[in-house]
Amino acid sequence: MSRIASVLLPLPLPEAFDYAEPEGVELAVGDQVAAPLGPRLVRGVVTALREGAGGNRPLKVIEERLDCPALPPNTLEFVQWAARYSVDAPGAPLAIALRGMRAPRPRPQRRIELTGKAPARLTPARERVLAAAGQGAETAADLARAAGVSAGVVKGLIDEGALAVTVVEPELAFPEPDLARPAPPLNASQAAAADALKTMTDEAGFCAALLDGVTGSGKTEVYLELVRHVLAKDPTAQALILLPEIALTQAVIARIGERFGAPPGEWHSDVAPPARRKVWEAVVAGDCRIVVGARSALFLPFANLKLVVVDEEHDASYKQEEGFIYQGRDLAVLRARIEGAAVLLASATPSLESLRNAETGRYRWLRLAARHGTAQLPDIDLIDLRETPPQSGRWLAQPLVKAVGETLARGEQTLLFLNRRGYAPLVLCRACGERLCAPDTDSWLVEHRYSGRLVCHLTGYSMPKPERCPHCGAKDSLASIGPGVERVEEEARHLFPEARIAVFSSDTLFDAREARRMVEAMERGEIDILVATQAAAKGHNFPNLTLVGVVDADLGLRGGDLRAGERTYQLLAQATGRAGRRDRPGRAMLQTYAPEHPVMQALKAQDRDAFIAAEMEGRMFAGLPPFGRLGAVIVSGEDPRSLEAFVKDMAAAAPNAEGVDVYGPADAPLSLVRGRRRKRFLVRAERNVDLSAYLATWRARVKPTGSLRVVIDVDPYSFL
DNA sequence: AGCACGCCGACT
DNA sequence: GTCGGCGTGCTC
Repeated sequence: MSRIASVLLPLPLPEAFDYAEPEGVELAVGDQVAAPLGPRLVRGVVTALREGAGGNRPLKVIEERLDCPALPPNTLEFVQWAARYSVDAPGAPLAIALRGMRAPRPRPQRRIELTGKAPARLTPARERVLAAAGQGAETAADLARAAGVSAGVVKGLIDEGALAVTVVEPELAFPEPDLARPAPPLNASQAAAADALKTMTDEAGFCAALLDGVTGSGKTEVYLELVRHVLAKDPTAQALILLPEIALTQAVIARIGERFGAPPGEWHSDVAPPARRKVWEAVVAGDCRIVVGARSALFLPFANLKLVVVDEEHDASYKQEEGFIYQGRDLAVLRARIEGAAVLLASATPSLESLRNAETGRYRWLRLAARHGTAQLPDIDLIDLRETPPQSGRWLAQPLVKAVGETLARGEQTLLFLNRRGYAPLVLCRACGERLCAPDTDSWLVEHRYSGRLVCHLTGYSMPKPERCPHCGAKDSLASIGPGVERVEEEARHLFPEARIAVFSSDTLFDAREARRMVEAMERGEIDILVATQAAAKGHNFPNLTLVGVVDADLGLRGGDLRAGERTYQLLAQATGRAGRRDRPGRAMLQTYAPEHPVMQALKAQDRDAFIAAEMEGRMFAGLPPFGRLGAVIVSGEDPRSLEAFVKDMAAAAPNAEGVDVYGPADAPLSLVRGRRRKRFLVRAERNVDLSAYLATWRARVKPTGSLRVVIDVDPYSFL
């Protein structure tokens, strides 16, 4: 009697494949195996085992069980649920879960130490090597480089016995966090929240809470205290702290490590493959009890996950938009449910989804009071650009220019905020009216003067700025339309030639180190005016910053995105929150063409609740999230005719279901990208409808042929 | 995702 | 006349 193993492969296949269990091997669910697939061998995970007599077709036999840890059952279950939720192949999330396994284990390193024995002849080169080796063990190559000699000199000293090679096995476990380490005392509001959370996690398995507190109220200390509590209660418990990718700086990770006297496991795009493997293996073995990571850390194979923290839970970067499309915040709740763990969502400006869950009692709602004496909220003025427009070709209106001048005169700092990279978002030919776009794409090319190039922010295409219009050939006819940060910087330099001005944007800063240097320069007061995109909107504390000018407060409100108001509110609340911390009063000025808009009025009145109430009412009226569900179906193809025909078939194949409306097909807002035309359907469903099941049924009814592709985005955030 | 099979342009 | 471009379709 032989057994059949279902093996899930990390490939976009619709289901697990069946294989025969090899002779003399007893497989178990979760085992990693090498399975033959066509002409090659692929890593896969056993999802089920059953007795079977071969069946109708002869099954291929699993090649071998791989010598690496099995995927824990909860992780496997999570992978399968995540695929179901996102209406994608289960192999897609499995590929993410196995990403830590691709690199080899960190290799044993040969380290070099002084033996104390003097070499027979001491040349200058040898002296330098011995001096450098005095710092302690290092690799041979490092030592030679540090001493400025060739590897041969080091080798000679080893041969003579002056240096010795030792092989150091890489440490695979993470040091145990010190849970008794003294922590900064919590204030009354923090302590009350922490106590409520501790009680909640003590009582229930799965439970969810929203920690809602303004910037500076000390959310981090509260959740770190909860981490401590959960880990102390169960000696094998693990905690996962999720952060938006841009917040995952060494400073934040170091702070968490500091709190527990040991560095946490780190999981984000900058972690090199061998280090990833180390984290992966430690997590699955239970040897790493605290992981700090970006959204993909949700797919790590935790042995005993007991707490998930989603910090800055409103942040749009939790939504993965490419490949396996998912909302990290929602999957964090799903993962916690499967693990019987607690999940804590934290934010100063929570998403409407989480606020709704808090209001209805699905999530425990904890609000933190502002700390005394720290954050003093700035006065917020709206500058009506209809009344005081900037001069033509300028972007700073007179009231803002005046305020910047006054701030400079007082020796204080200004942040000019514009969430737009580059110099100008559009280049237009005055002769023929052509708007310059990337080839086969209908999104505008953005002019960057730093690099002297025109760049497509959607596809990454770039070209030098041409002298002639590529369409009509006219010379010197190209006009730069609209402002980006580089152009605002140019204007600021023109207006305040004596001021020290810098630009903070992802194009002008090459890496995290450079960004950090600029933040430090700002902290030390070496910059008078910082022109910044949202890269600078969060996290930093500039004590001498007293004026925040928002160049285009309406930017996020254009474009008909359902979350535009919410996102604008969150971004502007964060940006204006930069001003006037510590003891100095701050001031924020928002340039707007729509001062009467509820977002602007709520910001001016600093009335979050009023804004939320207005936004909630609008969403409820329209049946949009969080009161209804949305799904997007994007169909793309190279040939417009076959795309048209397929989309028509799809429309006809849409299942009829109670409480579901299907809109479309319509041209996607960017209907041409890299030569592919795109059409989209939008599905709106009542909250009680299983939207994923609906979309899965629909997808199964049609099969795209040729170059046609169907992408399903449950709970879309981008409406491009 | 890879890898093979298959049908149309520039080469020894 | 072939070599090879990548477009299309499978893989238990």
